[in-house]
Amino acid sequence: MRKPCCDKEGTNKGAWSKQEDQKLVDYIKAHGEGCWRFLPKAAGLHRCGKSCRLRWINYLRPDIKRGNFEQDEEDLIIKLHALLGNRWSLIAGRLPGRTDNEVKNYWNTHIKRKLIKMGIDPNNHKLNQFPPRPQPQNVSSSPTSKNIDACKQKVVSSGENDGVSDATSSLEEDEKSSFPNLNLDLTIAIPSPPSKNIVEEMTRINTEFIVRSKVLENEPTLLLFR
DNA sequence: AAGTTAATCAACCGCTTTTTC
DNA sequence: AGAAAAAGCGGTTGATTAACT
Repeated sequence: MRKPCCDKEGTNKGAWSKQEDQKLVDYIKAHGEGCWRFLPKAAGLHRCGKSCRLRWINYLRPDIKRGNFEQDEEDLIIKLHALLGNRWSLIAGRLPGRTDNEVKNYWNTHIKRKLIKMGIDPNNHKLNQFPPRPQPQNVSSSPTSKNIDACKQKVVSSGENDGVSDATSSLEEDEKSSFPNLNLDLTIAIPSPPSKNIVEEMTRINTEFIVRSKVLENEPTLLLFR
């Protein structure tokens, strides 16, 4: 029913050249974002609008923060993922200068593997039934590793690693005592003024958490927040 | 030095949601 | 109210680079 947006003959694909980048930047500087459908033609680019939007958002935007993720960013991603799941744009929205694509890639290539290594299921942040044996040497030198290890110990010792777990239960009452060094504000720096939609979405999610917390009151609590 | 494997990340694809008419 | 268009999102792919044998 609907035509694909990128089926035009002669549309470039693959990596962007410097010239293409420059054209896109120049055009957006002059005319602002939006109307991605018509932007390529107006900017003299042989790309589909979607591709232009992605290139701008993920790479060319001036406020993009490039380079390695800092430890507090990683902590925050783990926490937010536990709360929000794979909602990368929402998670990225709480990390100033980071894009959803970048956060998603970092999760899949670094954090996910790290959690698995620690015997934590990255999907639900629960301790697996048969976690890998701990390494004899001290492999957990980073603050995150320490926090998660401490977390694991707590879960194991309290015998709460079975059954259904959820991000929403017992979050507020436990997180402060469990992670004294963690940024609990769910922000690193003051984010750029949130749009109305983001505020509404976060409000909606918070409400959802509260409701779900009530339902799950008696169930074992999310590993990371115990 | 050459070949192979693993890791990384930019970009694409298809689907969903939102907006417009 | 509903259809079409546009925008947004998340999963996946593939090219490139690094590490290893």
